[in-house]
Amino acid sequence: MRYSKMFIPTLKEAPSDAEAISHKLMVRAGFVRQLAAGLYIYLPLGIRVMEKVNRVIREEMNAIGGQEVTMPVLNPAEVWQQTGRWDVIGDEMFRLKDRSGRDMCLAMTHEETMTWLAAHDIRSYRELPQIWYQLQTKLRDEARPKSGVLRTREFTMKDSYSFDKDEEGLDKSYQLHLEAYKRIYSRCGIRFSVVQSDTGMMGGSMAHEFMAPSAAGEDDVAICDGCGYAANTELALSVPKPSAASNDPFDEIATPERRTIEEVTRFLKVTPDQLLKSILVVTDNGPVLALVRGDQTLHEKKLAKLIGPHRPAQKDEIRSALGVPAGFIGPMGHKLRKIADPVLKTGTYIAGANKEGFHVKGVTAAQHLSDAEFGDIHTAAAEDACVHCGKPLRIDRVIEIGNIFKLGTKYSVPLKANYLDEQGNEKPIIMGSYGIGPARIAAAAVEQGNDKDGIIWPLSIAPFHLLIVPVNVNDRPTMEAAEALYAALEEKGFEVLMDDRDERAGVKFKDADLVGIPWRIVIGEKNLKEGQVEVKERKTGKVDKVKVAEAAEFAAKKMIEKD
RNA sequence: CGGGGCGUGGCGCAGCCCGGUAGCGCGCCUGCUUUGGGAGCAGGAUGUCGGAGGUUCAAAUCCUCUCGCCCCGACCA
Repeated sequence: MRYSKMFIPTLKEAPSDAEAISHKLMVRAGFVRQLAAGLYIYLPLGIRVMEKVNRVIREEMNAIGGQEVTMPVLNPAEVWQQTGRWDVIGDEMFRLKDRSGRDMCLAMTHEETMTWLAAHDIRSYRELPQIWYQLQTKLRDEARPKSGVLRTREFTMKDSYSFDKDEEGLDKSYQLHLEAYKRIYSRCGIRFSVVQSDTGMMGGSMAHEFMAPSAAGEDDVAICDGCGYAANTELALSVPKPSAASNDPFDEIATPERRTIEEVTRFLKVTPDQLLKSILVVTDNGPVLALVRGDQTLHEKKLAKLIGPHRPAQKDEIRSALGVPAGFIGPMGHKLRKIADPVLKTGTYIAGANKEGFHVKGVTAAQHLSDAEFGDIHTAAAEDACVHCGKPLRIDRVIEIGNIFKLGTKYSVPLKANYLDEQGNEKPIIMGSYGIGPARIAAAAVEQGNDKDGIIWPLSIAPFHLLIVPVNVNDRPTMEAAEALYAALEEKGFEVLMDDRDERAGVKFKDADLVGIPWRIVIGEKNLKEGQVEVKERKTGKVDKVKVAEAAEFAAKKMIEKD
């Protein structure tokens, strides 16, 4: 491909509204353009990357017996009503009516339609198992599109669905996907980890997420380097460090105007782990008091699993529920439901006194939390101990690049996706669902592969394998060498871009670094007179001067070696 | 949905507080010079100042409403 024939609008400056590195670079290097919030145009270079990623995904899906199908993006309301999600899902789903007034929606995922298909066309255990997948556009009216291509309202997703006759079959399908996904991310050159995840509203019994470490991520995972335990902090278990010992007898202490953990610790000259933090939340059944240690953070999703949907209480709600202003509330002297983190079972704490301007010390679970329910509600923190091996945990910020769920019969039952078993009994098909966001793979690759000059693509998903830069396109020997190299490398099956623009060398080099093609051959007049060209690796910046005649062979060897 | 910020030429920004001729850098066009890390000089084009209404002799600037975009949080099936 000739650079001059390709639309690659690079920018010297990053758009002012970009925050994430991948967002800035993908815009600057001419891969994408934003049309509106959460809606992106993929430019020629961007498409090449996406297609590379998609090809890897298809190959690995096909390798585990996946069969590609396409599903309508426009869906009738009925299937979604049958599973109940028409009502469960809120504004996140785009809805519309067709000309005759029928309710329709734009599919945000395809459990319903895939299961519909299975319900209609799978009848016997002889037809199982099946793995069907699609690689298509999905639409979600995201509350907050962000970080460039990472969270958009319209995006491509590979989702596959497994259909098995029993749990054992599901285990197998699940495992096949787990392994296929690992291969996909490895082949795409992404650093990632596999973590246990919350099954959330998808239902089901087991779920894992595939996470690529990056500052632009939206999730946190706890990882134990000791035993390999890895989980989303939404459910990660951890053993907090023991708190500082104290044998204070129970007593009231005046803490005028000291409300926050920080104010109280400074005032009393204690550490946060000697405090008991009380957080009032409001549920449909009234207020609930959540208790964690002062150095811990309440995890709302963990709490939600115990008490259902809730939100933090407003200041006036705190006053009406407990009769004191925020900052002095505590676990004692009232009949509110209390959920306490297990770490509080031991130790002696300082807590709010439920009396304005006062705290109490000497609080122990045995004496003061007898009516509390205990449940893990703290957020796993770095340096907490692993529950399995005791080694310290590490917390990584990550981009979710894929997930796998065991769905069970959540969709097959309402949609009547049944089969007849060997005995002629009708049974619901056991399902799994498995998703990958190709754009997130691309963005994660940029997040993980860049320097001050631009993107550094992994060879496997780079828009081109190699860039040829004839420094002076008006010099005949230069161009002859460039054309010969170009032909030779294409002949070997490599994807080559040739910067044939009549631009100054500096401009071409800057663009080359920005766009991030992994290998570059520079043909300059001076070197050429000595019969040499430069082969440069984008990642390391390492330059090899080689003979013109051997350049194609040399570069080819390098690319294969390093892949 | 709650909190915050920003909309001025293609891009990045200044001007707004304190109303009075719309400006800078980059890019773009022409010419000459230059030619291995985003060239120099000279000349040139490009603006309903997001939109609507109001105040005023006069509004990019002040007021009201509205739309869009970004960030933090909530949400993320």
